[in-house]
Amino acid sequence: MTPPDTHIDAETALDHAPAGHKDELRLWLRMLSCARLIEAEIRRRLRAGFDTTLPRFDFLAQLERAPDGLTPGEISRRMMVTGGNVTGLAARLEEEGLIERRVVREDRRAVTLRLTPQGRREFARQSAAHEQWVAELLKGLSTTDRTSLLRLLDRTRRSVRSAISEGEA
Amino acid sequence: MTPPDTHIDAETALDHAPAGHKDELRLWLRMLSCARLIEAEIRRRLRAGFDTTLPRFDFLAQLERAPDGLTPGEISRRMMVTGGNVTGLAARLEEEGLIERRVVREDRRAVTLRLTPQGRREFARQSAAHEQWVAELLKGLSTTDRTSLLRLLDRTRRSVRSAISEGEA
DNA sequence: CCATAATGCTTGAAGCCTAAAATGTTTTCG
DNA sequence: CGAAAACATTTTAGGCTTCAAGCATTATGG
Repeated sequence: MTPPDTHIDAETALDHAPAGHKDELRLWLRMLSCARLIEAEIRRRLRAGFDTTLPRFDFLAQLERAPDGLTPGEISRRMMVTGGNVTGLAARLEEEGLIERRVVREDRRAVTLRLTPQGRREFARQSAAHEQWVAELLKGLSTTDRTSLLRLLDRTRRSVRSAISEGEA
Repeated sequence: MTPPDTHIDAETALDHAPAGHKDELRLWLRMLSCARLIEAEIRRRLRAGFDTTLPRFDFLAQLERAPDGLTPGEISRRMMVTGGNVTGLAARLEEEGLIERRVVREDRRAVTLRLTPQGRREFARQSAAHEQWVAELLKGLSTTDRTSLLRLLDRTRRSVRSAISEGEA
């Protein structure tokens, strides 16, 4: 089956709160549907245009920014995914010749992963297209809108982080 | 391995644009990191508190809103996932006794899925907690912030939708 | 009528993701 | 020194997700 094309609005679809803190829920559901919409479109285009996936793309992006390579653990932290996940992704990307692994002299537990020249070329193509796509999808927002949104999302993130760390304490 | 707790900011981590439409990219990366942060926390709590997952929760939420039940195809459209996905989720939820399937008299291809009494009880518990969690995570935002954010996200969604439908045309 | 298309759902293969256990290595400290 | 703790990575088992192919049923049009 292909992804459904008769979209019922995801916010409406997911809405299921009877009463109470309804405003916050509404906000969260809207943010979620918005992010999922963009993310799904980018995944679609990555697949159609480059036969790749978002996790692979993000993985390469990490390595692009680190010319000396990164350890799996470091990538795991930066991508906010588990270590086992990185192992699998790295295996496939290595298989495809986009990254290479190198043993670390001073710590035999660790390895570093880095882009191959082919991986670097490939990522450059993907990255350029990706940037275009995002610009295209968000072109309906004014400069003011973008600035406000950026600031509000920052506040949101801070709110969430502080709520999480309070809970842990 | 447990999820990484030393978070490097996801926006910083994913940022990889050299130049050009950098503003839009920055905005998208921030929205993504924000949504993922919240979503990850909710998944964590659903697992810890109810030993369930977000897809399961969303699935039950759909059925809660439809007392007469829904067909897999309808759920697939509402959840914006593929049909095969629904089949698997439904199988597990039925196995757990939270939903039941019923053949449709007038169309023998179709089935309807509906909550069992147990499923309804269970979802009620989960839903109440979920609403609390979201309120807690977003409590750092003022009423004004929430209103603005809601409006800006709506504009964003419209921008994305129109960009997507233009591309299809 | 009946062949064909469309529809509703399931299956299978492959990738993504997590939690937990296992393996090998380095560090700590008594 | 040597045992125990900490660390880096991989493995394993299981759930989530997609795409593509397949099966059964219903609708359509010559």
